[in-house]
Amino acid sequence: MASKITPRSEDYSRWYLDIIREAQLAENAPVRGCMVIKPYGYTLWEAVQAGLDRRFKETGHVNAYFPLLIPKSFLEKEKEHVEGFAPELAVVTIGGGEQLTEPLVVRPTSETIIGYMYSQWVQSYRDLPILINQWANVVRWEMRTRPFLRTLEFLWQEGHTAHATAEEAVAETVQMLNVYADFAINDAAIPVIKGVKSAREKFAGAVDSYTIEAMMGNGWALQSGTSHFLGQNFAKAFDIKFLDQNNDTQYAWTTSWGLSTRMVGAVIMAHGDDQGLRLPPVMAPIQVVIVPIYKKEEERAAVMAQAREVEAHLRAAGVRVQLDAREELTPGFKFNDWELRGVPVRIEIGPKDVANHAVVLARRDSSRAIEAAGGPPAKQFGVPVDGVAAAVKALLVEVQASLLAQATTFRDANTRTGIRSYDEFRQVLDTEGGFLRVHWAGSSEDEDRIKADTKATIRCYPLEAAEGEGICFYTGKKTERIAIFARAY
RNA sequence: CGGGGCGUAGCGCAGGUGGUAGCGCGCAUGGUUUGGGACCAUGAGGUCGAAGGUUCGAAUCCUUUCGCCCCGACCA
Repeated sequence: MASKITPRSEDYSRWYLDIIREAQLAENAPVRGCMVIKPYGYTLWEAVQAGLDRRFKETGHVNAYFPLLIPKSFLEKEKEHVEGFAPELAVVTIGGGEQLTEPLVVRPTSETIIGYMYSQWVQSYRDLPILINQWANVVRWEMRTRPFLRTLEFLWQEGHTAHATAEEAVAETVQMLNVYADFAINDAAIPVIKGVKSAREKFAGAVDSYTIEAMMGNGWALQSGTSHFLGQNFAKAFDIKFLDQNNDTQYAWTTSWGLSTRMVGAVIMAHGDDQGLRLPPVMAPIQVVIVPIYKKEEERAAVMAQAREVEAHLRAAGVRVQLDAREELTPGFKFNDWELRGVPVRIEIGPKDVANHAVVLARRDSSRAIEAAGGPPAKQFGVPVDGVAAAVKALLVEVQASLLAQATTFRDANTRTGIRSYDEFRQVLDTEGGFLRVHWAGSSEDEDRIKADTKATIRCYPLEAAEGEGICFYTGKKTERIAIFARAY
């Protein structure tokens, strides 16, 4: 039977688009570069929201909402910011049929409008810190788009905080980077690398940008979340001032941090295989699907009765379970369909299982091939119905850990070290790809040249770099600085 | 914005020397099936992207226009 999914080895980009279509995550909208997020895809986004929002609240943040439309002049108050975002702004010039006296931009990000509001809210050091997050949509008029990875409009959260001291703001920036990494690793099962952006790659208007970088299934990098230390740049542009304990006027120190629907793309590309999605159980909209199997009518009744019994056990245990009772489809079709949609665990119940009051458990993160190669058994037979909830919950934990382990093994196997020359760098990039972890003492101009030659960019300077001093592959200078180069989305 | 391609049924496509539209999948109904993507039969579904022109007659030829996709430049 011909697959609906282009194999990754044949065309990774088509594979990605096939998965999104066949798993019913999203569709292109009538407007170029915009997408409709369908219920199954949106539920994944809701899992991102739930995982992050809980962590934001645990770290003392509250949610609020700022408006979509921003006076154009606001963007122009911070020089780097406007230079960075001007090319991709959508601007409203007509409202209610009248030409507007001042054009309004559709927010590409909200530092400016929020900075303006904070300037009104902050008078005293006692008003600080302000720790606010908003869940919102933003618009950036990108030339080339891809579902979830880069769309004209996207959903995200953006945190904006203001602090009395630089130290506190830096600590906040790092804390939120750690929150993102914790979410990525423990919820999305993606082993991200925490690091600092190079001057070329940092956020327009930031002093420092921190990032979590993930490796996709083709070895490319995906910037999956960023946390920015903005220094006093926006405080000065928007006049966020306060009186300290000594009655001296001080500018506040601000941060911003964001993570978007791009994370859904990261989950697809970090875990998916040629059969389709593989979703981490923590995020999966459906954790367990039950597929009933029967031939005769009397078998159907018994099988369905046991299927409902199992469904009830699992639901009572807090498992997100769905019984696939569609009568017009064969079990084989359903197996493929749910594998395509990435459901972590499948339960099969047929007449043989009814006879034993048992079920068959199948896990999405394994397969006959993986099992043959020493991996976990793809199917467990004869799991008693009485213990099914405990068995399934244990299996979900195992699958979650297994996906993280597989992604980590893949990332490490595709991280190249020991590169000593630019020639070697180019050769390794072309033949093997992946992350190139190198000593780096080059300038921003050097970085530009490498990008022009190879399309690889500095993804980050990793925070945890224990290599010690070495020789920069490009300049030949001695340095302790480590950079990770890769091609990126 | 530069280069290329494409707009015909829900989706994917064929038709193109002008004569009033077809295939696959999907969909509906009935029957037989169902432990790895079932099969048969019957049926529904189309202002051929839009506008103008040529013609007795245009999906087809001409002109204009709109949109989308891919590659590049650009970018979270």
